[in-house]
This record gives sequence, structure tokens and C-alpha cells, in this order.
Amino acid sequence: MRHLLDFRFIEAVMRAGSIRKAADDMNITASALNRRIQRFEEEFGSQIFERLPRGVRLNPAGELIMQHYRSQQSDLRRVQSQVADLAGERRGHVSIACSQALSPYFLPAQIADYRRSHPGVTFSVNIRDRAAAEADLSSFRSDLALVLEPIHLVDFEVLMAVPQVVHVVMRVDHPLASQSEVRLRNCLDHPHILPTSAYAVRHMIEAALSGTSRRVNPVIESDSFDFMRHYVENENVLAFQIPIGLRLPRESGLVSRPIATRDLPPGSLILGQMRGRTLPIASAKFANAMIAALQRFAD
Amino acid sequence: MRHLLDFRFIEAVMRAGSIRKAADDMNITASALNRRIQRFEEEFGSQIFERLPRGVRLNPAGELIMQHYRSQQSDLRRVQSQVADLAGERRGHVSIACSQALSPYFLPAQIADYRRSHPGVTFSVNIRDRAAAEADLSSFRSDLALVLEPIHLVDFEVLMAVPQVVHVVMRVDHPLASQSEVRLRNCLDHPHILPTSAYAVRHMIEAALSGTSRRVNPVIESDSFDFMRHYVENENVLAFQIPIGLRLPRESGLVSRPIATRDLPPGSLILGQMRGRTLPIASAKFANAMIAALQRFAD
DNA sequence: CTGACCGGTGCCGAAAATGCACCGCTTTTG
DNA sequence: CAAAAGCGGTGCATTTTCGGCACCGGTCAG
Repeated sequence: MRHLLDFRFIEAVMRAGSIRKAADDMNITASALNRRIQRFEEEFGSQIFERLPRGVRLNPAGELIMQHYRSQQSDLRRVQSQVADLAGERRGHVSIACSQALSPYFLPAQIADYRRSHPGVTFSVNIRDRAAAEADLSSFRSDLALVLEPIHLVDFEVLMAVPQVVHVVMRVDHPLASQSEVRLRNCLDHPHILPTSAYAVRHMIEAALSGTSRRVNPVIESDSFDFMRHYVENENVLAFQIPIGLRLPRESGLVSRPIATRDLPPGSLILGQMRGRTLPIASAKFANAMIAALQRFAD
Repeated sequence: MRHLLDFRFIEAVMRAGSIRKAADDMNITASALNRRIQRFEEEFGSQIFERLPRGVRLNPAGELIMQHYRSQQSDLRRVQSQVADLAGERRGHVSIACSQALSPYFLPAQIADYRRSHPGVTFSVNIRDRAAAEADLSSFRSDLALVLEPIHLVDFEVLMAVPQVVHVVMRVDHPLASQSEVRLRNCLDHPHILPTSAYAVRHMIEAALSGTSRRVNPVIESDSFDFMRHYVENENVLAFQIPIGLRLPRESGLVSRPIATRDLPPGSLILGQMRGRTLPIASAKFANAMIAALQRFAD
């Protein structure tokens, strides 16, 4: 690195014991080297070489300078190696803002899978509603966002989108469980619970009802899909969730059924970044891995 | 020092958020600065800035570079101070981050005393809350920190610790003024004012109450102990402060009483530096002087 | 004394850095 | 939708810096 050039010359002079010999070693003229030394001493504020009749020798200040140089050198090597690791994606950090639906199954599996091949990469996962996720992107708090039906799409650059049909979650003994697809209005006829209006599922359902006379009438509102999932086990109500956030084993006593898409158009689960931004290597690579996984999920 | 020039420019760009603004700040043209950045990135082997539509922003490699720069800067200052000491001139600079309680009496007295015997030594005093003080240490903005109850990050090295019993400050006509030691719960029964939660005194009181049903209920919250001290003169409320920050002459009309230590354990006033760092001569010597003074204070 | 070797300096040309004008692009503004 | 304003980046002429050459004064070995 060029900014350490003076130190390299100083080191050469120290080793050679004279400016002329060092100049010879470094393939420059003695006068040029001499001036470098003098200029350095002047701006450092003190001599670093003792002038002897037969050459020069480091004085105590010079010893300190050399010590400083070595520490500087080693720290720079450390930085460069860290950066190299960063670029080689053996190391790095990925920050991602995502909807709650991704938190139980999809994202843990994705990250674990990625980390099996890139154990040096670390992650920040922030659960955000769709407004906050985009805010995180534009304030650089997150590199990536994986959100259902984001709001603005202005600062938001879509990397991948997969449709998600909203499902209704209920106990197996619920009357609607016998149907393979349920109508939205039938859901509203039964007690149901809904996320708060900050969440896309609520927004989608209300948008679908906007042209009709029906309105939602939730017995419980919550900002936690996890809570709502588990509440269904305790009271025979209907909850809503998208398939990527669902995994209902037989022993859970719960089932999910898709809502007819003519009642409720599928929402888009969108992976995005801040528009125009060049992502860190690790984040870009992880985004590619997720795109592939979402592709498989959509099929 | 000229060899750190590139870093100074990089720092300017980081702060300004754009090359053009930084060029303006540094009194060169944008093209020259632009080329400097590009040349640096080329010889460093990796980009340092993300290019955004509205400017540039440090990327992770750039963060590492800046960290490297700060450490180099501080180490160079150390070397120069050691050299100055070598040359027999007692010069140097001490930068210290401290809690507000130190600002009225202890630190001015300490510094004035030190400067009587070392008039060539200059000082920077930065009042910081306990989180910011440690941040200053690790970013090399301060050599020393003198803080009540620091958060104890890993890279904080304790040089000296003295216990400080929290005192309650009130007017002489306050009902509690007749007691030589007051119970914390009695304080809460009277109108009281408190520092914001960034400060250790607030944190200690809330921690002491955490196992109880009592809560603080301050009529005023402030980040200025000086303001709070003087507010007590205007309304008959209780304020809190540690003894090192207190000196209440009779004519002030105020008195202070210790809070029972079984209610509120004493906090530790801690002098510390960044772990593993070799301080400049001036700072190390001043630290020793302060250690002696704190020792006397504790007795 | 002499020649070899040393650090240091004046001068001049080469090289590097800078300033200026301008490009292509995006965002903001009217 | 067009104009204006900012942004990073680039070609070119100019200025500044740096290196090479010749040379000086001093020390020292033989």
C-alpha cells in the first residue's frame, strides 16, 4: 500500500545502516531517499535517525516509529484478510427483514441450509410488518426483505415474487374442514380471528370485502401469527395464514384449506432489496439461494 | 501526517455522504477526490464505498478501513507523545470521557492540579453517558473514561474503582432533611426528579426497585444533573446525585443525605481504558494521578 | 595526503496530482 | 412531461511534487 511507502524506505535504511546503501537496495538515488527521510522527520516533528560519520542509525524515536509501522502493517493485513473473506463470501453478514410467516419454517431452513455451505456467514433476522420492512431497507438496517404484499414498491426492487393463496386454519372437527376449498363468506359466518391491520393478510381480506356488504368481525385480533395458530387449538375458531408459514402435522389436530381465489386473490410474497443498491456479496448470494428455493416452493 | 491523507479524505466522504460535498469541505475539486478514492480502492483491492444514486456510503470493507484508520491515528498519537516525552518536553494531550457528576468539581480540580506540574499537557473533556463513554474508548475518541457503573463491555479495562453511595438532594426544609440516612421508599413518597434512563443513577434506582411493587414517578426527567441540582432550589422536590458530584454550601439552602445502602447498593465509579491499549505517556501519567486522587477520595 | 564513503543541496526534467469542462445518469422540481 | 439539479466518473491542460544528476563539505582508513 502506497501510504506505507515512507515506512518501507525507513526500514530499508535501518537495515542497510546507510542511506546510500538503502537507496541502492530500493533502486532509487540516494538524494531522493535522503529527501524522503528528511521530509518524514520534519512532518513527524523529530529526527528518527542518528547521523554518524559512517552512516545513520535509528534513534529511540525511530525505534518507536518502526514499532508503530509493524503494528500498522499487521493490522492492515488483518483488515485485508477480513475483506478478502468478505468478498469470497466465506465470511460476511446478511441482514433480512421478513414477515412473520417466514419465521417458523422457511427462513430457518433456508439459513441453516446456506450456513451448511458457508459457515462463516452470519445473519440478522428481523420480523417486520410490511411497512417496517421497507423502512428497514431504505435506512440500510436490512439488506433484504421478504414480505407478503409490500406497500409502496417505490424504493423497493423486486428480486422474486411468488403467489400465496391465503389459507384458513381450523380444527379437524370444524364444519368447513370437510371442504377442499372454502369460500370467504363462509369463513365470516364462523367465529374467526385476524391479524391487526398492519399485516397483509388482514389488508387482503378487507380489500376483498370492500365491494361487498360483508365485514370481518374477529373475536380476537393479534399481531402474532404464532399466537393465533396456537389459539385455534384452544377454541374452535378460524385463523388465516399463508402456506409458507404453515406446517400442520396430523397430531396437531389442525388442518388448513385454501380460500377460493375468486373470493380472495393470491397475495405476492416478495423478496426485495433497496432499489439501485449493490448488495454485499454475502447478501447477494443468499438472495440467489432464496430465489431458487422460492422457485421450487412455487412449483 | 501526510501518509494518512487518503484516510482523512475517506473520512470526509463518509461524513458528507457524497464525494462532491466532501470535496467542498476539503477544499479540492470533486474530480480529484473522486480519483483519490478510486486509486485507494484499486490499490486496497476492494471497493470501500457503495455507489448510490444520491451519493456514496461506506460498505463493510470501508467500515473496517475506518476502524483501522482510527486505531492507526491513535497509535501514532501515542508514539508522538512518547517521543515528546523522550525529548524531555513534558507535552502531550489527554482525552477523557466522563460522567456528568465529575464535571463540576472533581475533574476540574484534577486537571488544574496536574497542569500545575505539567503545563505543556492539554486536555479534551467530553461528558458522556455510560454507553457513549465506552463507545468513545473503543473508537479511540477518548483515552480514558471515568464513569459511574459502566455497562462493562469486553474491551473495557478497569484501572480503578471507588464505591459511590447515591445521595438524595433536597432543600433544608424538606421533611426528609432531618434524617441522617433516608430509605429509598420514603424518597418515592415525595415528589422527585430523575435523570433519563441513559444514566447510571436512574438505572441503579430502577434496578433496586425491580423486586418490589414500587416504581419511580418523576415529576421531571432530565439529562442534566446541573439542571436538576438547580431545580431543587426552585421547587421542593428530591433529586439524586453521587457525592463526588456534590458540594452544597450552607448558603445554597440545600442538603444531601445518603440513601440506605440496604435499599440501594453503592455504585462503582470506574476509571477505565480500552483493553490492551498502550496509552500515550501523558494519559497514562494523568490516569495514575487520578487513581491516587480517587484513592484518597474513597478514604 | 588521498581516495572512498558518508549525508546534504541546487537544478532540471519526469511523473503525479489537481482543476476544469463535460458526460451519462437519476431524482427532484415546476 | 420537460427542465433543473445532483450525483459519480472521465479526458485534457496545468500545476505541484518527486526523483535523478552533479556536486559540496566532512570523516576516516591506509
